[in-house]
Amino acid sequence: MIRLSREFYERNTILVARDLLGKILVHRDGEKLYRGKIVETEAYINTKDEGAHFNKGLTNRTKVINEPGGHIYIYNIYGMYQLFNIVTEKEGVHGAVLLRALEPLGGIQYMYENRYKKLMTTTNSKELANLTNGPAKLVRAMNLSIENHYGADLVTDSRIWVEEGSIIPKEDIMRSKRINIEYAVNGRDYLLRFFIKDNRNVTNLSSSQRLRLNERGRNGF
DNA sequence: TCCGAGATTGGCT
DNA sequence: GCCAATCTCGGAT
Repeated sequence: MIRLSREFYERNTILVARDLLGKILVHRDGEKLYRGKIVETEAYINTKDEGAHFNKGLTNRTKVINEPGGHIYIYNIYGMYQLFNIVTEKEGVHGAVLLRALEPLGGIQYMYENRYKKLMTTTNSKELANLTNGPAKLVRAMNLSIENHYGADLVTDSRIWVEEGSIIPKEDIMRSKRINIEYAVNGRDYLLRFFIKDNRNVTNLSSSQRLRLNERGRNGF
């Protein structure tokens, strides 16, 4: 296994978001080892991107964005969920990549228990298909949290890192607008969501969300 | 099976 | 008051 280096994360945020596709997020949680292939990401880029939390400068909550690429930015949303981001760019340059979906590779039994609070049965295909196909779902499945992982460094931390994975052919890398940021007038049409074509673990979008992706110009489909 | 509406929930965009 | 989300349930297909 090859852990991704500082140099990987310290690049342009959009390139990091694209290149994270196919890489493996690993969380060693005591005896439990979780592994998931990254299949969907979104880039959040700079002061002109109103979709980015840090577009008006940093707060106590977002201060880790100032750190060198490779640190973990994880935050609350809707009161009840947490979303996992990786800081990008060199120290002092603000950028982050949101992980939106994973393909479960290891520790699947534990992922199931974390998601559904019961022992895994292999008979419920719907539950198995929904383990990590959403940004808050993957945080729950891999037992990640603000409390334990905010500010951790994927380059040096003994519990969590990202490994080299499969190379995704260029023609299988899809690009679209980001999801659910209609409020961001300046930024909502940026094509900063990346995902692996035909991967079953990519987020299920509602028809209204799909419609939104098709508004105001091309969308990568 | 699929789709849409409604409820959920609390920190700080 | 708003939100980078999810689950459930009822009605349509």
